[in-house]
Amino acid sequence: MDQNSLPPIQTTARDDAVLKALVGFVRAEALQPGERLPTERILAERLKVSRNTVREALTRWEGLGLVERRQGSGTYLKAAVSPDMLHLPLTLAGGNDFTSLMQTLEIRRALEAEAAALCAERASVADITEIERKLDIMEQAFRTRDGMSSEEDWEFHQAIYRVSGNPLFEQIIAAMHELFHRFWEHPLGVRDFGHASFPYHRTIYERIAARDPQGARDEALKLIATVEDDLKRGAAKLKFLGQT
Amino acid sequence: MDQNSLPPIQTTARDDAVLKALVGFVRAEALQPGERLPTERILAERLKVSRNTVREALTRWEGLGLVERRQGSGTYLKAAVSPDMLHLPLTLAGGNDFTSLMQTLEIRRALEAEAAALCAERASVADITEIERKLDIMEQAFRTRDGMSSEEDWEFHQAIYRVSGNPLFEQIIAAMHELFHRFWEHPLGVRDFGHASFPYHRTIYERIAARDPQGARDEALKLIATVEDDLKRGAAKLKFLGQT
DNA sequence: AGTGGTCCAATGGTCCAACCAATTCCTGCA
DNA sequence: TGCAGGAATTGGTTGGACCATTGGACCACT
Repeated sequence: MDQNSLPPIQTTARDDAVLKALVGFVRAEALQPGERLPTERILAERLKVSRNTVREALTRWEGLGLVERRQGSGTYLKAAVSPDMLHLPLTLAGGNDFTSLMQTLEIRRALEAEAAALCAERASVADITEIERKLDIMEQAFRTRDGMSSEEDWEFHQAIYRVSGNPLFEQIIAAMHELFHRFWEHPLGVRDFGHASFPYHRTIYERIAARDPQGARDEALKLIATVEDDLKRGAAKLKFLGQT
Repeated sequence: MDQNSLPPIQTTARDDAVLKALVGFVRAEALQPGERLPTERILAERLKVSRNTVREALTRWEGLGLVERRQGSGTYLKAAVSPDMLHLPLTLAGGNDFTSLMQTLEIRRALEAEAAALCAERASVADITEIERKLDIMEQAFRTRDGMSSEEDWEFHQAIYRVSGNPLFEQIIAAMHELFHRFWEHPLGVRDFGHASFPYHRTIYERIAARDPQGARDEALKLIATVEDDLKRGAAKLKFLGQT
């Protein structure tokens, strides 16, 4: 007898049900990020559940960054929601800053190379001109502000992820990017961080424009390698100064 | 005047305080993953807070995958905790159609290849014997149950991710894996799904044992390619039957 | 008109005391 | 000895209460 054909009935799934109802509500009302959703008391009354149950559900959403709660004001939507969302709680444990950053770079190396290759395969002519435009903006910013072009740099990469045709690349790498910057903001660190990666942006673009997936992949790998080198230099410097 | 020099003050942080206390408790008691931590009622009494507050804190941990709650049994630790943990809740807007599955495979292809290469670089002798053990278990299960070895197959791959030394590989690929299976479990689909990937498990192992990163990467790519082929065959079949 | 002060209703945060539901364990019967 | 059945335990839910913060309305004074 196949036990799997008898899934356990769902007697208790209150807070999950609340979340599903909330997804429905957000979609029905076409709520945009930033808008306020009903108060906990109203939700509890409408859904015929206790306010505590509503709060547990909202706590889960808050933990996922989907929602923000402000006491005295209300609960606000922070991101778009859809019925079939995949929640991926990444926990980077155990380590000092350096190993954590290297781990994010290992992920980014794999994805960046793949995205560049896919981009070279699939880019239309319009896509290529768009990427070139971002590249020009970045290069100009780099020259005028002497290396401080992180914003324009990031936009160039994002354009590549978008052209790759797979939104997962942008979402995952964006998470890595944020995690990386959360550490790198503080003043300590090598001064000309990122300088070495500069020339590879153009070579990546050239390989994409030439519809050369393998070449684009190789150039992307070189770019990440320069970032890893910078990171190692920064770590060595910190170690030398006796810091953690 | 610099407005940024006046960050908002922090007045209340009850549940955050509870979580910090819990981190301290877990470390003080040296709790290992799988062990049970105190009941909500005891925690509430010891920490001099309401049980609701304890529940909100535990709900957050549960959302992060750090803890698992079993009604009637207790709350169990699921992963190691440390004071300096970085949580990055990533929510992917994934659909359940063919293109979404292909997109998860593109991510998995990139990460699987990188993980296999890193594994080949860093595996110790003990690591290699452990991977070989998982491989033997999987191959035996495959033969005796005629292809139904998804559980053992997955454990083989997980062993590789672990040896790669970067926990992010396992976390991200596990999410892709879950998303994939959430769709593939139901009966429709090609019957011998996964058969074609079977021989490449051993070739991957052989390249890892030979400390050949590039070879391991190539074999991993071949394995994913067979899965992509299976998926395309399944999609064509569904299309032929007039389904979505 | 603008500035600051006071008040008040709305809202999230916390607390309490129950009861429900699933699990675990142990007792007593066969 | 084995096992059926009933506590005891534990997370899940409820309803009600109060606190802390917010933001707007209103007002007095400049």
